[in-house]
Amino acid sequence: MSEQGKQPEGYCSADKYLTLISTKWTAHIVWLVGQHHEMRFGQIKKQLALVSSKVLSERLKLLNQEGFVWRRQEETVPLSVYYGLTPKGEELSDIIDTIVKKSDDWDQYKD
Amino acid sequence: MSEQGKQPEGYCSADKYLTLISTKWTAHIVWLVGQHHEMRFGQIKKQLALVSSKVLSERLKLLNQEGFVWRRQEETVPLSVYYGLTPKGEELSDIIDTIVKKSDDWDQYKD
DNA sequence: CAGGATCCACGTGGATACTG
DNA sequence: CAGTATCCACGTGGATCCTG
Repeated sequence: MSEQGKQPEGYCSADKYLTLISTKWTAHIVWLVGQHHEMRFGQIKKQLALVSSKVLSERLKLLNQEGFVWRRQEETVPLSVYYGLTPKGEELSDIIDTIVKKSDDWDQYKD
Repeated sequence: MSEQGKQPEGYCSADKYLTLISTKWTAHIVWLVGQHHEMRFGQIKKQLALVSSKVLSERLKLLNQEGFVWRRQEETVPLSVYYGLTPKGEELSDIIDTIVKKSDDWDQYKD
């Protein structure tokens, strides 16, 4: 931050989060999960049809590591896994929701 | 949107914008330009050292097409090109700035 | 059902050179 | 200076198969 940015990039913790939401699908996931109280893996996958299991699980793991998403596993047979947002995740989801809510306005803009 | 989301993805205009900020570097660029009144190409590139000219010009073109960024070219020798945010761009930049401002708090979270 | 493992195709983006 | 064009390496992600 400072002045003109001495360090080229990765200069502040903000960069970490900007990069996080710039990672394909993370914004979608955080927003989607935020619209529900909790969601199962398959449920998320169904809504984001274009995401493969591999990528979805990678993203959920990343978001979990970064503290935006919690994970609860129930030892049923077959297995049930639930995901939801931590307080931190809800804050991010709310921010993303601002974009979602603005989108209709933005589409009206002539420029 | 609706209920459980009939359309898998691309279901609403919001998706376009979520995808936009999920595109590598766009969030950084919009935020950075928003911190200044206007910036020259080389100036932006200097701050985002890891971005190549190719990608930077692609992203600026994209953001311009989507109406978030304006472009002004002055016919000096050598050429001078300035970029800045449209009202729409400023709104987006402000949203992204919320993330930047939250980042320090988020780093404190223990989870 | 939830997701790890593998293999590989494809597209994104980097390096370089060049132009108005 | 502000890009564009080309060529190509590399990594991301898709498809498939498999397991707790």
